[in-house]
Amino acid sequence: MPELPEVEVCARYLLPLLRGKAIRAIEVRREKVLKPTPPARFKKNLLGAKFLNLERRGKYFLFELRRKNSREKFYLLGHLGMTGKMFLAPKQAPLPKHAAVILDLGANRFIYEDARCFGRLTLDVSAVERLGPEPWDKKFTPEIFHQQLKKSRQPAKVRLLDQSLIAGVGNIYASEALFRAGISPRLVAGKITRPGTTRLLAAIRGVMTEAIDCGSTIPLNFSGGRKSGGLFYFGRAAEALDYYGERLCVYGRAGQPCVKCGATIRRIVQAARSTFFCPCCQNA
DNA sequence: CACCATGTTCCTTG
DNA sequence: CCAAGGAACATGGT
Repeated sequence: MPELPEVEVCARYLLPLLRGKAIRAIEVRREKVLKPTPPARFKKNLLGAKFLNLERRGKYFLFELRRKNSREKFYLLGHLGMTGKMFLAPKQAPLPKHAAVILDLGANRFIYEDARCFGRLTLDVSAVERLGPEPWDKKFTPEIFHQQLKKSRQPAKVRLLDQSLIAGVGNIYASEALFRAGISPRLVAGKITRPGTTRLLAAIRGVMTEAIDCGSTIPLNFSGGRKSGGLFYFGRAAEALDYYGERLCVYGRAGQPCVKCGATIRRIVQAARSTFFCPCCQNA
C-alpha cells in the first residue's frame, strides 16, 4: 500500500533496525528491480557497506550508506511500486515467494519482495531530482500551488498524481484529499479557485498526516503474516483493512453512502485509473 | 475467463 | 519544445 504515508511508516520502522548494520552478503533474485544499475555494480558497491540513515522523499526511500574504510557516503534508492514490501526478518525465517533482493545483515535479513516488480532498489538516485516539493514544505505555499495548477487543463485528480507538482500523492489520497476539500475530481486544475487551492493543500496535508499517525499505531510484526509471511500492514489481511480501509471516506466506496451527506459515492475512470467522489459534496 | 489493483516511464500525438 | 494521453511493465486476487 505504498503512497507517501505508507512509505513514511515503513521508513520509521526500518531506520532503527538498519542503522549501524553492515551488509555481509547480497542475493539478487530479480535483477530487473536494480535497473538501471548492473547487478555486478550493485553488489560491489553494497557489499560490506553500512547503513547510516534512511530518509523518505515522496514515495521513495533514500538509504544512506558508507563503505568500509571510507568516509564517503552514498545513497541507495528504494521504491515499492504497487506491490513492494521492505522489511527485516530473522535469518531462519522462510523467504517470501517473490523475494527480489535479500541483504544479509547478520542475525537478520533485509528483504525486498515485490510480486509485480514495479518497484526499485537501485544506485540510480536521479528520480528524486524530478520530484516536486514535499506536501509540508513551508516554501510550498497555496500561492505557489495555485500558480502551478493554473497552467494545466488536466482534471484536478489527474494533476495531483504528477509527482513533479507535489511529491507523494497517489491514487487513494488524491481522491481523499479532493473529497475533503470539496472539489470535483473532474474540475479542470486551472479552474480551481484560490480558496479552493488553500483548502486542497490543507486537505492533502491532513489526509497524509492522519494516515501516517494511523499507520504508526499499527503493530508491525512478521509472525502474524500468513501466506506472504510479511508485515500484515502491507498485506491484504483483514486486520490491515480494519485499520486502513475504514479511515477512507471515498476510495473504494462506490455505491455506498457519503459519510457527510448520504449521497451515493461514484466511481469514474480518469487517465485509466479509478477515481471515487461524492457528486453532492464535490460539485465545484 | 474478465476485470481490477497503492506507480512510473516511455512513446506518440496534437 | 511542451502538454496530455495511452500503452507497457508482471502478477495476483476476486
